[in-house]
Amino acid sequence: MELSEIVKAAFEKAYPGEDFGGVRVVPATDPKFGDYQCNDALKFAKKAKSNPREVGAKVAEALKGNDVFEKVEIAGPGFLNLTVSSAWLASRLADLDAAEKCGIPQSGEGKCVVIDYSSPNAAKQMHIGHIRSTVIGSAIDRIFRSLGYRVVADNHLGDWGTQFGILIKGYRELLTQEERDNLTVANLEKCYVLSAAKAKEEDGLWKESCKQELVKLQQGDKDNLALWKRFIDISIGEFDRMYAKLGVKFDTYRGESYYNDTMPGVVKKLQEMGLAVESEGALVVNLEEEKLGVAIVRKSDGGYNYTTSDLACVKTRVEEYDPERIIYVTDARQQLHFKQWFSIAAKMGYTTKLVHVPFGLMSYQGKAISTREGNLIKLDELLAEAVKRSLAIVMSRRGTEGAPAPQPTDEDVKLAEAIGYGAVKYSDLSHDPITDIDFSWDKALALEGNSGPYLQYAYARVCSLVEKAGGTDGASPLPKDIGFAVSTPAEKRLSLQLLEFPGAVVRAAEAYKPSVLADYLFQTAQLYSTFYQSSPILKSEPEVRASRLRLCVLFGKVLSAGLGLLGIDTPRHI
RNA sequence: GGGACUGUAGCUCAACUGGACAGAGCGACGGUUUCCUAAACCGUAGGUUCCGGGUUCGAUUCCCGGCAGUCCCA
Repeated sequence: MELSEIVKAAFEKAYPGEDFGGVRVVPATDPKFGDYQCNDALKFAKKAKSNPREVGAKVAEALKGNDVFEKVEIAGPGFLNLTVSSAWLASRLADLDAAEKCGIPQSGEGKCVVIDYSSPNAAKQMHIGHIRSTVIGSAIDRIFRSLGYRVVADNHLGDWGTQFGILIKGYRELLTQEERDNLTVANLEKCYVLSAAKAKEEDGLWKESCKQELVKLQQGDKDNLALWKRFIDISIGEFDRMYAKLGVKFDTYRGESYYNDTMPGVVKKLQEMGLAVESEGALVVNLEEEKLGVAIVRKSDGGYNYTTSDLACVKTRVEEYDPERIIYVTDARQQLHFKQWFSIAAKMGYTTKLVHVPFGLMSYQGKAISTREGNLIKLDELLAEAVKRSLAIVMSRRGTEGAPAPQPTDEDVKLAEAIGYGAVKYSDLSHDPITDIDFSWDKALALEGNSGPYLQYAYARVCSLVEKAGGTDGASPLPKDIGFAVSTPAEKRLSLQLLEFPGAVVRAAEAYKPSVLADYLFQTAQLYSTFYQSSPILKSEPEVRASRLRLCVLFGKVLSAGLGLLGIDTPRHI
């Protein structure tokens, strides 16, 4: 039985007939208060027409004889401080150890969730500004999967729009034959920049010509369509190269173009429902009543915009997957846009829960990241630097003093990749998504302190310990019947913390914040390091040794599961 | 002009949704390797939680009013 249920029962026993719906038992804020605390005596004091300490005393009385608690105290204004018995703790640790998926509740079983993230624009290279949606989205994706949800990860590429007129015109007239034959995203990017510059010329000829190419594309011209398809394929190939490095996988790559045919029907429906009305040649939905302004669903030139394509997209997803919710991971600038079309979708009768997870803007040296500012650091470049820095440390640890530096092996490079990429991902995932980030190399590539490598290092030490004890592959060498016997304060703190893992995963999912999990893992690793430093393990007496080793194995299991949910690799040797 | 988000140690951030003395990392200073991986550990210094009210037994957290920064919309 959960602790909160036990304490709730005690409340009910002390005050029969009262409703104590929300009794919560939480980890103690300070070890000196015990292991857990319940603050609800303070809340229910009024209801019970009594003072909090008296309520606490009656509940404590009702808890007497319960073998879960070794000690129940009332402190301060009426806090209930609970100390659990070592037998209870040992059995809970054994439960966690035996549990599937480290005890993560399968609350999403039978439900589907669509997660829309990363979504870069085609024909452009990914840069540091793309890290956030990709890494945060991917972590939310993994977290929901771990809860048993069926997740459809969709990459809503920017693969349609005016830029393709500019690109097609530029491709035909500004690239060399060689560049056309060996088309890369870098070439496309260059082609776009050159063509867009020419489109700004005074006579407007180039611009007009770009527009015509776009119209031809939209009308299904065979040549332009083939070119467009080629641009998209090359772009996706390049994106996949980045995703492979980051360990990100999508189920579908449905860009904006996928919804072209659905949009007219959506607009028609909006008109039929009386939601969309003509205004200055455009078709708009008035949302003034909700103080959301006006949303354009068809421009005066007949073109559609994001609101329309998002509505078409939600229609398709609902019909195809019938998801319980759809999660959009995009930057915070789009908050108004999402509020607008969520509201329209609700009016159209969609009941699927639509969730916008906004993240803060990334800047560099205080300026927005853009081609114009010339501060666009490519994702590839960042990842290469991450590997370079980690490799330098890996190699410095390999070498013996005075000896010439050894050449890195393939293994060394793989390790440096795991560490470097882990550092990049963790530096983003460890903050609340909403905070703005001013990019700096040192912050993004932190290898010490509260960083990815700190956690990976803790894991490698556990593995090494287990191996020395005779285990393999991070699995315990111990027979299952050796129990947990928690004795020292450091062991106890770590043990209590490990029991919180499933709760941390649930909290991270409910808040759509991987940072909640990252924070939990860091705290856990800190407690482990303290324990590890202060308590001999392999050299202890057999019984203590076995119990401590078992705790280490459990920690390793939790840590690697948690890092896995963040998309961070856990090498066994560092 | 309207709106959203943010404001916590020198810097970067936490604080489990209202709990006890606001915690970490980095940086600074000092200590710990014949001992299970020092990418580690221990200690010291560092705070008017932007300001002012309000609600509450209790506010970094909720409400109102300011101020500052970032961003959206017009």
